[in-house]
Amino acid sequence: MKSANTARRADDPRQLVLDTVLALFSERGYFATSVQDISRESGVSVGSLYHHFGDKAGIARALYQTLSDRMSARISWIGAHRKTAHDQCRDIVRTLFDMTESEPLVMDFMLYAKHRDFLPEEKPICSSKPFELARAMVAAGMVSGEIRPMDLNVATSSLFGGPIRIIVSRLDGILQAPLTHYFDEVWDCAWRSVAAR
Amino acid sequence: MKSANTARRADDPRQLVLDTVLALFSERGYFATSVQDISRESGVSVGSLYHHFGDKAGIARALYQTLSDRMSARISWIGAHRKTAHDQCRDIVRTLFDMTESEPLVMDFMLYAKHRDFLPEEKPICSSKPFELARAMVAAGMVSGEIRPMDLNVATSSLFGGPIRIIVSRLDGILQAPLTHYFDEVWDCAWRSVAAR
DNA sequence: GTCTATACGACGATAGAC
DNA sequence: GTCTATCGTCGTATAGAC
Repeated sequence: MKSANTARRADDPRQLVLDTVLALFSERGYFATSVQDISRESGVSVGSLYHHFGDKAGIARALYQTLSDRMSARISWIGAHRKTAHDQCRDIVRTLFDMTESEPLVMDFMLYAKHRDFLPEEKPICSSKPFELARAMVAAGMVSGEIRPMDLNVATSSLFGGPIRIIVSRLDGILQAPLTHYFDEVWDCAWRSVAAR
Repeated sequence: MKSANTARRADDPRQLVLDTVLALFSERGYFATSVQDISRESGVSVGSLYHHFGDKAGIARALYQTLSDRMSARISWIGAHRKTAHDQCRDIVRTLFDMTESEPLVMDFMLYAKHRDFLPEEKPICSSKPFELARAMVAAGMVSGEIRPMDLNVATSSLFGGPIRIIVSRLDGILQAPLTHYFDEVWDCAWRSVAAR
């Protein structure tokens, strides 16, 4: 299964390029990465790049789309397999923490893609599909009485704002320990901020 | 007083440039703004720009430094004039909310400057001077018993993470009402997340 | 300190053979 | 679909007069 997947990635030039640019954009930034750089690092020629993605921004768009879909799928799965808003939101935070440790480049790109001057037309992360899914769970929790009645944006921001800041701190190299080490404390704080009692 | 200040800004080419680039960087982004653009909009010649700031990145650095110092001064003032950690942190959040409404460009630049591919060597916002000052107040609150004992990074992130997410939502145009409308609810959630009881 | 004019390089994008 | 070679543009930065 895994080898099939790996082979598929190596054969598919599109996926090969996306894997490459994720690394390049994360370490140098979008504007410091030239199309020639992408061509050289991925082994795909400039002509093919333009054939597949249209223009340079198209590469960034495709990357964002792919990662956004993956994250949405994970959150949807949690929504379907956990009953209470408490459990759903806790598992979302846990998943975000896990992703930060196993794929820091992905988290970094997702958190900051919209604010990095490229992808001008993309909606900010907080109105993106993954965040919308999470917001819906918070709304349900308010209806069920798990979460105190309040503005939905305030509740969602309060619940996930702390965890997100911790993730950013970890990505910035401020926290030395893996995020699992902080999970219980972080989630306890987050849930207290909105819990009904 | 105000006219003197205004005159001073208009006469001082440095300040004139910084006011101009704040607007340009915010609306088009750093890389989409050329040095020629800055020259034209500010009325300062290209030669003078390089004379004063060394290179293009130097302009962004100077802007960040100025705004960071202003914010640090405000937070220091709060630290000196409020006794409890609760009051200090609440007033910090209130000040951040006020700044977001009165100077949205400044808040936008401060929150995202480090992650916008320019200023590569600058430390991330969470290790910057203003954030350090806030962290120290949280630490004091933990010693005094106002805040539950826990990891300092977790406490600071939990306390300010929610408010910061709300600020970002407002800057992104998701929230229609001014932030003062949300302040009480936001602060209530934030404080509950770390309060001793 | 301020200005204009210009050098120089790099970039995104395309053309066109295979 | 893939590739190489090349074009035209625009950017930063500097030179040098005032």
